[in-house]
Amino acid sequence: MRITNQREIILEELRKTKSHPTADELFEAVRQRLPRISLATVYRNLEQMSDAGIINKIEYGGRQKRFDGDVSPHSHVYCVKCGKIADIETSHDCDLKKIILDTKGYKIFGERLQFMGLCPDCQMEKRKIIEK
Amino acid sequence: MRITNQREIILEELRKTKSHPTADELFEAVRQRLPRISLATVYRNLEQMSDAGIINKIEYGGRQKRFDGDVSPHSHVYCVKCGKIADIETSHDCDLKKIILDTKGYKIFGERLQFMGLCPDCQMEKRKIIEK
DNA sequence: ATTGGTGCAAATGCTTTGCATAAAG
DNA sequence: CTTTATGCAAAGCATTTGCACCAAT
Repeated sequence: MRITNQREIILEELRKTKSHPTADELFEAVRQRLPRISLATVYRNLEQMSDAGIINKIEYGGRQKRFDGDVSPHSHVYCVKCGKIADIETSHDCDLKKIILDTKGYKIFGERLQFMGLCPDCQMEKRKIIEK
Repeated sequence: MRITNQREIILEELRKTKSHPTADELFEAVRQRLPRISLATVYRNLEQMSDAGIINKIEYGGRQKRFDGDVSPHSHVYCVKCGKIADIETSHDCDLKKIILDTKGYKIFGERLQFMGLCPDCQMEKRKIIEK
């Protein structure tokens, strides 16, 4: 992954904000500094950087994905009406009840625990590929 | 919300499976019983029923949304490769560490806690509407 | 020099919508 | 009867991709 001007500025702008912007919001911010950048470049870079674990892709309710420059372990509160997202500090061994008390003024309807991983079938497939 | 044949069969088919199907997967299943149903009807009904809290909309990594006929409080493991989703029993006061040990054979990379609610701005807006 | 990245425009693909018709209450 | 739902086709919209050109290593 080469260090291009576009990539650096996209990352800078993403790290600068706590608003969990969408690709096009970030595009607008980056465009102030790189007027000739294209939206496709923003998408491509966000995809690559999230695959590389440099940034986080957040997929909640809305149609658009959101991005987060903060990759430290933390969780989010999502507004079901406007789609806004705020941070919540969490860790493996914290108590869910306590978290619910501290939700940045959000009125909470429900919570969901999401685990990301590989299902048994896909683990097997991976093994096959490695063994070849 | 009227009780139509389409709506009933969509709900039946969704409740019949634990596979967390996408709209088009459900469309295929429903089509076996109602050959003239349209995909738009499936989308419209899934949207309405999830708004009404009768079913759950699941929005993880893939491009397609998935649906769950089980609205009891539980969480999911999501396969980052094939998009398959499995259930995990969770409740407000359970220990995250314990859950991680029981993830249906999935190899877990990370977990995320998602809270759904209304942000302070949207709570205020709602109040305004009510007061009018 | 080579490989990966960019900009542009066009294509994709899931989802939503407009509209005339049909069914529910 | 009135209103809501349906089917179909068309539109929407976020995201992705093909391609020629450019820049990083």
